Amino acid sequence: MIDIRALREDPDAVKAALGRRGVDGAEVDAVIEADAIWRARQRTAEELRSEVKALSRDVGLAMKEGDTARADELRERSRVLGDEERARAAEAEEAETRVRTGLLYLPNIPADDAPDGEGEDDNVEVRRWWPGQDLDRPGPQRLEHQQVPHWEIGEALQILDMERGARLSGSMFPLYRGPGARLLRALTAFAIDRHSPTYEEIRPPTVVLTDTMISTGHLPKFEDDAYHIERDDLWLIPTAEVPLTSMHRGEILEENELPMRFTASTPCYRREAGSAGRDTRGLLRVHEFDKVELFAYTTPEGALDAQADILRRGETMLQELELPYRVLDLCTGDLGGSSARTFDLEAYSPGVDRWLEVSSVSWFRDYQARRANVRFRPASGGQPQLVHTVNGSALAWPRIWAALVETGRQPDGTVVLPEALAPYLGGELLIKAP
RNA sequence: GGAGGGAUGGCAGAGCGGACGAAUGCACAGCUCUUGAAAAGCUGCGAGGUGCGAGCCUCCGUGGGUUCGAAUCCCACUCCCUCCGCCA
Repeated sequence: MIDIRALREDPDAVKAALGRRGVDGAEVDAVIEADAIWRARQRTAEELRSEVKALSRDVGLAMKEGDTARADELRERSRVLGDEERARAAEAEEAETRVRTGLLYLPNIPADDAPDGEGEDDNVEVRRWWPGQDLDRPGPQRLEHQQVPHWEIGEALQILDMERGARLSGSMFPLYRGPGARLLRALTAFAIDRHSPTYEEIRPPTVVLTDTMISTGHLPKFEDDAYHIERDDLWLIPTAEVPLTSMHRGEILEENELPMRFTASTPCYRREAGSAGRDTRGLLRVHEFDKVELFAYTTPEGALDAQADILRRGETMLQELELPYRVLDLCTGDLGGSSARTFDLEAYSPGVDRWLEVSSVSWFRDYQARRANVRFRPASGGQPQLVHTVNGSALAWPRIWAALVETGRQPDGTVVLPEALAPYLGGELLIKAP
């Protein structure tokens, strides 16, 4: 969440900044008003509390001196004040809850450099790459034999079985088989090899507590997007960002430990409630998928470098996989709620003839750290301050799988995978029908 | 699932109804001494809220309760340890 102090000191600046992403000023005003009420009520309650404590001390003294009559009198006064104090405290708590809830629902303040815009059409393309770019190739190619969507290739080669996936779990739960399944495993091994040990490899739990989901901003606002296990009140993670951000929840780190970087391969679960009916064929949008994530806790000064490093790593992998891609600087209207600045990586896939989002590299400033209460003690001494969090996918496999299969399709219908994966596939880069 | 033990500051650990936000040690920071370092000595040292400020308030796993007053007593829950049962 954003800093309540910023809201108190310069509400207009906060409103203007949030207005860039379409937040109604009235929503901000409601929080400011509740905050003023809360503070006033809290003062009242605390003054009463202070009197109760003073009286209680005097009761103790009177007892020690054997002055029972005085003790009884003080006791009675304290009791009356105590009742009053409890009532006032309850009022203060009511206002506090309103402030807290309001803050949890407000999105992050966008970075100054984030481009203005209302939606995905306003995102700014900052870079485009394709194999052979240096050799004067004009752009990504789309050859005749590559114009087949991956679900048809997957069926023909028996490496993707959407029908049987649906039999088990419903639509949008893919089932990979044979070389298709092996390809996923190879991609994960390939990615972890590229980033570990610079990024420490983590295998976190993928079923988490409500607090863990709140820390990243996935709750309470986006409850409908997540799978919830009611019996145990646990949530299936939508991304490894969720457990990684909470790994050091409530801790004070040392500045010399930063940046603290992690990579994790996990399944990710998304209900995709807001996009029912879109991209229902193939792997473009699925409820369960595997993804390798890169994550960092940093100092405020180190955050942009950390973000640049994750973006560079994502790009390098796409180049190694020989997939054309572009980098988008997300506009304020398309930014995720917790993010201050996000760069998306989109790989081009010739079968469906689309740019597919395969990574989203975000800088959250201290928005998530405040929710998760992760701080660091500056090396120069002084009060602990909030860390910054940065993360990005490296990468999301279903869409990479789709792009690799569509890109690698040969005129004879077989698929040839990029050389970089050879060590992870036992040298077997050709996929053909069994 | 059953029985027992535990949870206190960065760490270890005392306190078990009355001035306790909490002894002590370690760690850490500053100073003294020293050519420098070590050792020794002195001083400081949890987090947060609120107030212009002196200050006041909150936090001893979490949530309730008892009491004039709770780290301390009671109840529930969570987590950790030991043992039994079950299980990949």
